[in-house]
Amino acid sequence: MTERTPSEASRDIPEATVARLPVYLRALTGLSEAGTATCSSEDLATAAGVNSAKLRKDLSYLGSYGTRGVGYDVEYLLYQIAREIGVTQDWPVVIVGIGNLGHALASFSGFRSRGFRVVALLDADPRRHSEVVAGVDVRPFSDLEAIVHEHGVAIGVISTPAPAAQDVADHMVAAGIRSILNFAPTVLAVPPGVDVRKVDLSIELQILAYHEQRKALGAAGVARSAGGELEERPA
Amino acid sequence: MTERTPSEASRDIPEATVARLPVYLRALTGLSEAGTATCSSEDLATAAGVNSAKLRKDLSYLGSYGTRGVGYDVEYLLYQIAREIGVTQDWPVVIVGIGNLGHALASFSGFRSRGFRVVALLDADPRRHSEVVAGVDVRPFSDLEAIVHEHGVAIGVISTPAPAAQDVADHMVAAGIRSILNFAPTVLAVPPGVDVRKVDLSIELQILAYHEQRKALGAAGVARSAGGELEERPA
DNA sequence: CTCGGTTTGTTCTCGCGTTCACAAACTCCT
DNA sequence: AGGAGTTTGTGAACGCGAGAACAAACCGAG
Repeated sequence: MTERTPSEASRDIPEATVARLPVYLRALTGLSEAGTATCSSEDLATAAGVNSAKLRKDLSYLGSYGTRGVGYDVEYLLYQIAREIGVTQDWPVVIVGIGNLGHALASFSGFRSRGFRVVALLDADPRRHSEVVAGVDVRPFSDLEAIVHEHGVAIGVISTPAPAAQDVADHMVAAGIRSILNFAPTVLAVPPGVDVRKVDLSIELQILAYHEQRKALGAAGVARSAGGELEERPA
Repeated sequence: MTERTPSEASRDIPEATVARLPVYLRALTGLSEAGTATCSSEDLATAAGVNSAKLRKDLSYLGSYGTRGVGYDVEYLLYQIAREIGVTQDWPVVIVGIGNLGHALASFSGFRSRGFRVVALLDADPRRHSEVVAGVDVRPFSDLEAIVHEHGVAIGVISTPAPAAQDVADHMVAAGIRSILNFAPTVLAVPPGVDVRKVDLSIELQILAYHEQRKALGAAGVARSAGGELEERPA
């Protein structure tokens, strides 16, 4: 890694590292609120639930923000990671689909505290347009483009039912949104240059169910294979 | 892979493949509802949003359920994947923390349609105990162990605020739950043998923000670096 | 100033996952 | 029956990420 200014050195950070930076950010926030001034990579790693070597390697992609023999200054590292991710600036966000999940997302305090500002809630159903959720009133979906241009929205959240998601995504892209967080259980087709991240609640549960099933089969199967594997013949 | 019965061949499926099986399952459900009888790996791959080679390799871990020159029988493959994941059986689930997100999760239809049955909603706040959400009434958190034993609950969902999550997880583990889906923004410490999957809404947004920031910097930075990189001196 | 203790940053190796490419196997048409 | 066309299943190459191990650098005591 050649010597560069921080903003230029941040060119190619591995995707796996990017996914962990928010975790480090949250762990550092916890340490900061606990009054910790400095911490070692071991401390931060356990707080973030990762290996310390991995943590150090991740941080090395951002630059050399630690001091050997001492550790990391919590506030300094906090700011550097926040700046790297981009949460030091303000991100206007629109949420489309104000059902149960949309309500929860709109009221979620974790967004606002991280630099994300919900500027509009949109829904196609006119019966919802009278509602006010978390201080923001629900507006018709057709207002999307005007709102995006007015507030410079770059990130859109889709929490509609699955059948409507692709249409919503198309309108978002047409309005200029290039980053979409999709909660609808559908694969979205978007043009290149547009990022889509998908959060699927039932998929997570299914992965757990798979492992749970294996645990149950394993408990029953160990007894079987203890005899079955050592002696190849079925008696 | 030596020849075995399907239930024994399913011993070591890569984790990355397990995470995609639910996606294939959903894509197949869509094809089935559309009346498709058979599909090629290419069809299914595009429906699932992955590479067709990856899809075939993933399916090969389960067994040879396709026919060369023809493709896959949709219903047959649907059942095989469902059985492999374990969604053919019934999974009783408890949800702890009935705030905004807990409400959304309790009403989420995607759970019930995939074999997950919400048997109880728990909350520590007595003011919520009068509520009834999605046909299930909210009960005190202290009922956890009794409910787990009564219904044979193996999977728990945590949607409490962050400070309460570790305590809830401890009680879940003590009650015998071995799989936890955690929506609270905290790293949970659990004994070995217990699986935890974490869903963090603000982390997903932060990852989008990082890429969004890079897009913006790239648009501005290309102009800068076109001059700045060729001439090393700062003027 | 020097030396021991501590912690970071980095190099190296290993394993996993992805992708390409192709042989095997099936269908359909002649 | 045989051959052309199609599609699966898998072997092999490749790239990325995880983890161990170590040199470089910093602090503090004497």
